[in-house]
Amino acid sequence: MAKEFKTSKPIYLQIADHVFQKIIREELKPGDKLPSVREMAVLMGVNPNTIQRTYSEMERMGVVETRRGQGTFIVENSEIITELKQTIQLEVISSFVKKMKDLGFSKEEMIANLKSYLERGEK
Amino acid sequence: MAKEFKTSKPIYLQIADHVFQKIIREELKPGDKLPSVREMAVLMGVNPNTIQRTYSEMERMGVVETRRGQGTFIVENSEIITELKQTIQLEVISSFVKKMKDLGFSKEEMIANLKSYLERGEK
Amino acid sequence: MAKEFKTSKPIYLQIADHVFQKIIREELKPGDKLPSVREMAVLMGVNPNTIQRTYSEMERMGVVETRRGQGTFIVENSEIITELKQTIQLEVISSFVKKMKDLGFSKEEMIANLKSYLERGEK
Amino acid sequence: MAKEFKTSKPIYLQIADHVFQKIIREELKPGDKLPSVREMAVLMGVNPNTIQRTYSEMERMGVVETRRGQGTFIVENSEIITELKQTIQLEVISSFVKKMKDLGFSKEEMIANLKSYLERGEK
DNA sequence: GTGGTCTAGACCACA
DNA sequence: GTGGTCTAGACCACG
Repeated sequence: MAKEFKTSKPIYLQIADHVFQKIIREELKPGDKLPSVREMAVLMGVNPNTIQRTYSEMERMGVVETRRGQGTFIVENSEIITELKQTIQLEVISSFVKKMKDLGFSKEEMIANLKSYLERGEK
Repeated sequence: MAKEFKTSKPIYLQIADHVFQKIIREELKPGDKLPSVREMAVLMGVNPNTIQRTYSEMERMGVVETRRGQGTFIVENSEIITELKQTIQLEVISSFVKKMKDLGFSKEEMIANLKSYLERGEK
Repeated sequence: MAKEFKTSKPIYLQIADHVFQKIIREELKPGDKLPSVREMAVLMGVNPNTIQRTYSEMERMGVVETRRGQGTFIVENSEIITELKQTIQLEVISSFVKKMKDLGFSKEEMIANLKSYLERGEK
Repeated sequence: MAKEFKTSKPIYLQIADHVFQKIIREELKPGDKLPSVREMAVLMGVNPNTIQRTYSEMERMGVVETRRGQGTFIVENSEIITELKQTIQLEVISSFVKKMKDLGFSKEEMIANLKSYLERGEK
C-alpha cells in the first residue's frame, strides 16, 4: 500500500503516525486488533524488525497493548487517545511558538502569517 | 558557554541555526567576520571539524563566504537576511501545519488552537 | 586497487569523478547499489570518512540516494546519466576555452590547434 | 585595479596569469621592469607576501628575473615567452582531450562540441 | 593565523 | 549490516 517513506524521519515512526491517523479518523477504534507484525510488514513493504519497533514504540506511548498469544490491540481506555492528542498538540504548538518567537515575530504576526500560509493553499 | 545540544538534530546544524538567529537579530550584519573555526570550536565546546562543517553548510546555503586566509564572513548582500528569515519561517510554518493536519485538525482549528494557546499566556 | 590521487584536487572529489565515469560508461546503472562506505574505503585505500564525504556530495548533486540501513544507490531517474554527462562536459569545455583565451588564442585558433593536436596522434 | 579574485584559484597564481596576459598582449615586453612588490601589492589590493609569491613563481617559470637592488624584470630572452606559451598550451589541450575521451567522446565530437560551444556565445 | 582535507577510531539510529 | 555524526589530532596551501 504505502511504500514510499520520507528519508528525514525513521520509517518505524512514520508507520506509527500512519496507525495513529487511522485511530484519529476512527478507522481503528479502542479494542481493535492490529495486523500481526508479519502481516503489517508485508502490508507496508518493510522489514518485520521495523514493525516490531513501531509496535514497541506505540506500546511505550500507551496507545496499544499486546496480549500474549493474541496480538496487538488498541487500548480499551478511550481517554488515552484524546489525552495523547492533547499532549502532542501542546508540544507541536509550543515548539512552533518558540521558533517563531526566535525569528522575532509577535503573537499577532504568528497568527497572521499562519493564516496567510493556509490561504495560499495547502500542500 | 552554550554547551547543550539536542540529541535529535546534528550539532553542526544546531550551531548553524544559532548563527542564523544572530543574523536575524542583527547581532551579526552583512560583512561581519565570524569567529575562526578554532575560536568558534572553543566557544561552542565542540571539535573544530564540527564547526568546519557548520561553516561549509552555511556557505553552501549562500549565507556566508570564506576569504582565503582571512576567515569566514556574512555575505555582503543584505537581502540575505530577509531571505533567510523567509526561508526559515516557511519551514517552521509548513512543518507545523503538516503536524497539525496529521493530528486531524482542520485549518480553522489550527488557528483557533494557536490563538487560545497564545492567550493562555506564553511559556 | 586505485591508490594514486592527484594532489591538486580533494580525494573525495576524485573518487566522485571515478564513480561518475563508471556511470557514464554504464558500468553502473540507475538503481544499482554502490559499495558500502566501508567497502569502498578499502577498495580505494582511503579512510571511510573520505568516502562518506564523497557519497554525501554525490547525494547533494542528486546523482545518488541513500536508503536507511540499506546502502547508497544510483538514483532511478535515468535522465541523470545524460544530465551528468552534459554538466561535466560543459565544465570541461568552458574551462578549456577560458584557459586558451587567457593564453591569447582566438576561437579559430583554439579549434585549429585542437585539430592539429588530434591529427598528430593522441597520447 | 583588479580587486576581485576567484576563490577557486590561489590569488598569487591569478596575479601571475594577469602579468602573463600583459606579456602576451605585448603591454609588457622583454626587459621591462615590473612594479616593486610593494607597489604591485597596492595596485592589486593584496598582501605584499602574496605578490612575493607571484614573483617567485614567475621566476621559477623562467619568465622573470630579479636583479639585486634593481627590481624584477621580464627576461630578455624572448624565446622563453613563446616556448612557455607552447608548453602551457600543450598541457591545456592534452588535458582537455583526455577528459573528453573519458566522457566517451570521439575526436570528431570533441571538435564539434567545442565549435557549438563557441558559437553559442562566449562568456 | 585562516580555512580545507584527511586519518583513526568511536558511537549512534536504523533496517 | 548500513549510513550519519563526532572527536582527536594532523598536515597543507594560502595570506
